[in-house]
Amino acid sequence: MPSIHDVAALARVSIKTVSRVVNQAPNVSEELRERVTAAIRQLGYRPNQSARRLAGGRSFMIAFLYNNPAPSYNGGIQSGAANRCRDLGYHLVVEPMPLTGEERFAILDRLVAALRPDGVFLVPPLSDDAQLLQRLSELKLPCARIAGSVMAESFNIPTPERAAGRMIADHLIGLGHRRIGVITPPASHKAAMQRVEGFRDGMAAANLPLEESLFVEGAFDFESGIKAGGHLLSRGKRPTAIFATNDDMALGTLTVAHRLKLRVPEDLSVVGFDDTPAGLTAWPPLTTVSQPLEAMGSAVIDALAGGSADAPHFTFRLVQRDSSGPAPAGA
Amino acid sequence: MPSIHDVAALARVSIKTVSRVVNQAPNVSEELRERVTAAIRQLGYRPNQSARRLAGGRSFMIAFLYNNPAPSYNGGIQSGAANRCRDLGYHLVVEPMPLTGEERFAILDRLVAALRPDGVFLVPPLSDDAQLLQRLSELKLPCARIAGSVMAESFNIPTPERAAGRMIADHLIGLGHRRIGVITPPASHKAAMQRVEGFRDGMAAANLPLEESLFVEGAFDFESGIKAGGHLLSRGKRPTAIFATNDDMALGTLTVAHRLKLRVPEDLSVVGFDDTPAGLTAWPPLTTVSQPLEAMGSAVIDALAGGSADAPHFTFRLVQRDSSGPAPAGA
DNA sequence: GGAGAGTATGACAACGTTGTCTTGTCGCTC
DNA sequence: GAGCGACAAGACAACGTTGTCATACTCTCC
Repeated sequence: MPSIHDVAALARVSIKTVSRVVNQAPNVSEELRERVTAAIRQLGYRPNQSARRLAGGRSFMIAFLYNNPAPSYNGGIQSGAANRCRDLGYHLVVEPMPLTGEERFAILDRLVAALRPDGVFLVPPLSDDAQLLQRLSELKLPCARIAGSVMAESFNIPTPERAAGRMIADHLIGLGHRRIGVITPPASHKAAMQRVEGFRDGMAAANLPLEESLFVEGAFDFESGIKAGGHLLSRGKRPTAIFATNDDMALGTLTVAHRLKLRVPEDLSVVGFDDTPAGLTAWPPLTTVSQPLEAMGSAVIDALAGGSADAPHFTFRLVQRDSSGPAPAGA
Repeated sequence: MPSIHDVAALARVSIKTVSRVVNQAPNVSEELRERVTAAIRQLGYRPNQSARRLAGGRSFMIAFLYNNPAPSYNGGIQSGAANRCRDLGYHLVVEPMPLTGEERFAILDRLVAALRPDGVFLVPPLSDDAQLLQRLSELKLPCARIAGSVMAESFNIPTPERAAGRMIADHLIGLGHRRIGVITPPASHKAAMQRVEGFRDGMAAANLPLEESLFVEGAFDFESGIKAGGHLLSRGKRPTAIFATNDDMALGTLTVAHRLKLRVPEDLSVVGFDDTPAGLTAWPPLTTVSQPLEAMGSAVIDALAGGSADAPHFTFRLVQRDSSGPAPAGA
């Protein structure tokens, strides 16, 4: 592995000049810059990050803190982030985190002490963990997160959850549905709760009544979708459509519908949220909301590394598939 | 952030002694060891990895090279690996990789030059990329992979793919199936191809004929499952069961069955492979094979970091759900 | 009781960068 | 043409560890 000294020797300059060229620092004559660039190319020189970190203070590492439940969601964001890191000369270190417990802090401390990452990236539901955010701010670590709702000093990339909820309401109302069940997120998931708000907006805009008994809380997993869906569908007067605030719960609802021999979408429309692979491969394919995950991951890295302060704007897209259709005539 | 000097000062020893204690090196008296340990605890000292790397030669970083397609598979392995890294004081740096193209090498070179990882971890289908393995060995990087079939110097953790294929054959034969369609992996995916071999073993053991026209190649994705499944089910005499070599293709088959109004499992049994979340939430829930992903990820890290040379043994488990059942009587 | 073989400890120089400071060398102004 | 400011380039000391070597002390054995 060639070092900066080799480059300096080959280009007949000091190591400091090489450093300047590498870091695109000012005050280097055109001539030397070219000589150095040529030497770098010839030797295939790459700066050693460890040395850089040690001397400089920047580590060119960004920590990605996540919690397991939704691999496709995390995976999409992670890929976007990792690719952007590559462009910017950073690297992404992943760290799975429990949602609760003192252990979180120990993990975080160890990570920070060892790596001194330049930034920390939180994905939901971690992005709503007030204690963790608190600790992060104590450690004075730049931190960016997606869809966080908790107030914090850290940079937060907002997502149009509410608008998307509204979009779903409009979609279902447009199909003639009037009585729509909603499976809400667990109360702790603030960002997703906005989806419900948006849905309420849509109902209000269409002057439709909001029956509170049609709102059932779920836990964001398949099982709770079965339970909540079962609850909604066993009512005397059952809804003609159900909006589940994530795909897993929507799939649970679909399963209940199958068990009850309800036809989807003829008897019941089901809409999810997240556009997971499972929604695409379900029967019938699930109508859902798709998020630009890779772009979101990429934007967070920009915020952390590039320091572009203005929050980007994302649009969520309604993906109409076969699980939603016109409301049954009799309803 | 306390440094090794602070600890040394507090414990009234040299920095070298602190270093020895931290690295569990021999030749430290019990008394000093305790004094140092106490000082470390009191100050909350953690060694700085960048400095360690620079001086030592080890980076305490392991690179995780992956390719996107199956987020739940990668996610499971990644979590297992990251958690084990944490135990061992390592960190996992993720790097998404294209499957083909010169770009791969550029990415790899950059990663290696910048980080000098102590090891590289490849998951399938990257673990079958002969060129990449070649480059890795040129760079003299310890490299471990899961389910690789290509010969290479690198350490390979074998998986009981073949036994699992056999398990599926036995399961279906036990249910009375005689004519079983198989959707095979793309030829390049060597490890998964073993599943087909195992399946053949089972058929042979039961003295059942192998109709080659019942073997159709898929591309490991949902679409190709639809295509291959459709092909198998449009035959005059259609199979009573289909074994798809991964879940995505099995779900495609399920979709075709739904479209053709075939009842699953009454008219057709479908079995997948991988135990993805989508298989669990499908209708009917998919019979499939589950792999201990986290344990596999963890084992690879052990091989890379701990240097435990003997390959661990994993067992794949048949997860019987509702998509497979007794063969129809008339068949 | 003196040689030789451990064991415990520390001094000091790497490791490969970047930050700070110094030294030149221009070109401009009055 | 003296004085000043801007720019170009380099010398040198960090940064926080680990490796190597030197030193001092403690056994053991004949």
